[in-house]
Amino acid sequence: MASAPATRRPVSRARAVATSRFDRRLAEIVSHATEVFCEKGYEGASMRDLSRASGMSLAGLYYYFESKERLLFLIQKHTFTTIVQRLKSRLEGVNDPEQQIRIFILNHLEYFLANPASMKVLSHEAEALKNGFASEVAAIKREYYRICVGLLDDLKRARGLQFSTRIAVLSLFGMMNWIYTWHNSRVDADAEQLADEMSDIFLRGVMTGGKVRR
Amino acid sequence: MASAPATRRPVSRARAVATSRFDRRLAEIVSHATEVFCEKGYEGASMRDLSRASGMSLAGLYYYFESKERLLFLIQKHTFTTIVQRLKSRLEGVNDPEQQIRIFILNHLEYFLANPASMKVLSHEAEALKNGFASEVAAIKREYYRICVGLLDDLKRARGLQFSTRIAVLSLFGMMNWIYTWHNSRVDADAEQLADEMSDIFLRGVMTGGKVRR
Amino acid sequence: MASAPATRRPVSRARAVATSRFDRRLAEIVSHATEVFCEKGYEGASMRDLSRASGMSLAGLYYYFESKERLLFLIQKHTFTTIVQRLKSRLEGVNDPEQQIRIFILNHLEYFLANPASMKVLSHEAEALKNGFASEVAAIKREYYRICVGLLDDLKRARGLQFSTRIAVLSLFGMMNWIYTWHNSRVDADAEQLADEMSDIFLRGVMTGGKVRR
Amino acid sequence: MASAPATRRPVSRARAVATSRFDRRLAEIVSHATEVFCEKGYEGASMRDLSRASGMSLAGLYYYFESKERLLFLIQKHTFTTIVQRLKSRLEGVNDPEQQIRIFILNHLEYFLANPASMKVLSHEAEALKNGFASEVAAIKREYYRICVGLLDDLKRARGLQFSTRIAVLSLFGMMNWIYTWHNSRVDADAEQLADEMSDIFLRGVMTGGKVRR
DNA sequence: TATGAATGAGTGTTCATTCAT
DNA sequence: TATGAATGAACACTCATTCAT
Repeated sequence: MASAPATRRPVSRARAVATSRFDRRLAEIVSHATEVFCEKGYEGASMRDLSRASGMSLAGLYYYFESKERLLFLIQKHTFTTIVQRLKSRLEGVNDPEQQIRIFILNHLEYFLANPASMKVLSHEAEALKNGFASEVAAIKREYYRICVGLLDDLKRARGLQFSTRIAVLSLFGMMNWIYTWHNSRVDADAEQLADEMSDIFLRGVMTGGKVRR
Repeated sequence: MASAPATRRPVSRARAVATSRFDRRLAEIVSHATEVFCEKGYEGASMRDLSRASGMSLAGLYYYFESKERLLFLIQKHTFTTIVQRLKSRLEGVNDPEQQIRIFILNHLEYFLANPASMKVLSHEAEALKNGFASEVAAIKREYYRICVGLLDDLKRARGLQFSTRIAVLSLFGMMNWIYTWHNSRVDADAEQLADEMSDIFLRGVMTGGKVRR
Repeated sequence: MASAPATRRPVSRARAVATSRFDRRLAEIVSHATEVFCEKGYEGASMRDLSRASGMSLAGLYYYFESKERLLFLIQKHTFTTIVQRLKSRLEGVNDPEQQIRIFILNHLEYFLANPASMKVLSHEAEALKNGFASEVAAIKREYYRICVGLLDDLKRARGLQFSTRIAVLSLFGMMNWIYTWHNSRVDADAEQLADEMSDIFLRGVMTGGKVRR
Repeated sequence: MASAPATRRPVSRARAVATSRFDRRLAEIVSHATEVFCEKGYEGASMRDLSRASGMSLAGLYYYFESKERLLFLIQKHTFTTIVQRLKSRLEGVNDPEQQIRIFILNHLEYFLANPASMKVLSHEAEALKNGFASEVAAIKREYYRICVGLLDDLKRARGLQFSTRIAVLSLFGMMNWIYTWHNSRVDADAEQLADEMSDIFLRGVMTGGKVRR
């Protein structure tokens, strides 16, 4: 897979977790940009909007990233990477497939509701990236998708179920990702409850009937 | 609700069903525009793209609609209206709530797979319209949503079920509308089978467990 | 040879010499641009300078040509083509090599002094064009160069002379093209006299001594 | 004549010929800049290009010179001064005008071929400097020109020739300076031979015929 | 001695739209 | 019914330069 163009600065030579001033400033900008992209869309947001939102001059922004597209890339990559990381650590030590899928859904929705702007930008601007940027994000996405497929296949095997994994997984992603179009924090339930309800619908839907004939 | 700005040629001098030359030409343009908006997104598509795609001069397009935004509006309104119309006629004479919901899903997916570009533009560009245009489309959307809510409430009542209608409906819409991000006609099943599988997942998910305690 | 991108409009279907309104307007712009490029250099001239000089809005210019580079290309191509055309017609019917070279020099200098801005842009911005544009101009330049080489080789043969044609030709071009750096119409002689003096220096220089040993 | 703005560090605390660390570092930068200006042109080269080429930070460059324009000035002044110095020392003790002119040409071409980038920047960017910078370089150029005029006038007097000194001198400069547009070290002769050939053409051209009538 | 961080002004180009014809 | 010609505003991005450190 083609890797994205390197950032203009070498990797921070500091120990472990330490973040440089540069990295912190970049993170601030990325955060503002996420809000702007969320509100106006990637195409609809102008660099001037980002400049205004972050309180930095138009030209100043380019010290931190070399193109608007790379900024979107940074948002998407960071978001996806974080979700996958958290999922992996949460999945550790859990063996029951049903429980694992519940964790998958909870992890997704918790992150979603805690970072709605990031998740909208991830979901809604999936096609905006091109070439190297696109493929790098696509690789993480594929990994995430594969994990979900794995969990469902485990469930099928363990319970002797019969259904199309592909359609089940993509339906689940649809249920979850569509949230950005309707979730209203003043009206709707929190992540935990939402995850419960969606897990119930999905798991019952998938586990009821459709047994393999022996 | 604020109504959208009137078209420049509201006087339809033709009787009843007959479509004028104007209407037919406009329909062609709308059709080309749908493809372009689907491929490049509403913001990403330029009037020059539309001119090229439809083979009409840039200025010529403005004889048929007075702004790019109105063009998007026409696409969305027509798409939504058609889906609702077909749904209503299909629902006539059917009384079983489960059957009705299966019809709802089939109707949605059939239209989706038969008009993928229209449906992507409807799903993906939901926020692009503003003010009058937005509210007119929102009204149809709300009607469509209400129908689905009604069907689910009927189901709940008929079967003594207990779940959040709002979340169930929005999950269902998520499953269905997300299709535009993944459906591949060379790989995936046709509308009927897809509708069956999604209906199974959704209805089993919603109908299993969760009975009202009496 | 790669041909330059086509202009945005089809070739005028009018008879022979007739120029369309579009072509005339484009010619005006090209003329203004030549002056601006001459004064500020290609890189140093901005599209805004061209807009000001031609009295047309910045965006309006782009209706006539699709890039600043293409504008330079148009100038260079037209200038070179015209010189070569005139040269060919003047050379017809002349057989004496010395006379032919005198005509070559006169033709060059007459055009030069009559169109000093064009010629400076041709001479000074020879490296500014890239890829297809560059190669198309280079082709005409090569033809022009070849003609001169041919005349000098004829002279050598006819008079039994011995010298490096390449260096002679390029020295001659140097003498002639350098004019843009110094010619002052209020001080310096006109094209005819200048051509005489340069022809004398060059031809005597090349024809004196250096006979082939027989 | 207005003198160019003083450098930021006019105090040379070193004795006589010794070059300070500052001067050596500056010379390196000037050398890299010459290559960059040669390749991209003065307007076309950015400070970032210079930073990259010299391996010094953008801001660091400004410690050595206060503007891009002054850098070009330094290049041109140094180049011109060196040529004139060498010429003067070579001309010492030579009395024959023809021989002197041959030395003039040889000196010019030797420096040209040994420092092609410098000479291209000198020849091609003659108009890029403004005001004080421009006039200081112009002064050296005028001196150089006057020397050549002097030599030719001597020749005319000594041999009783009749021709326009101005045109002869400027033609000679043209022949010589144009070299940067065509010289290819893998194909073309070295400086000595080139100087011989150009000297032959020029001197024969100027010395043949055109005697003063007595 | 040198740089990281920042900026205002400017770059070439494209935008949706208009209007006389 | 349709277009050629034109525009003001905006676009993403780069420029030479500065200044605290």
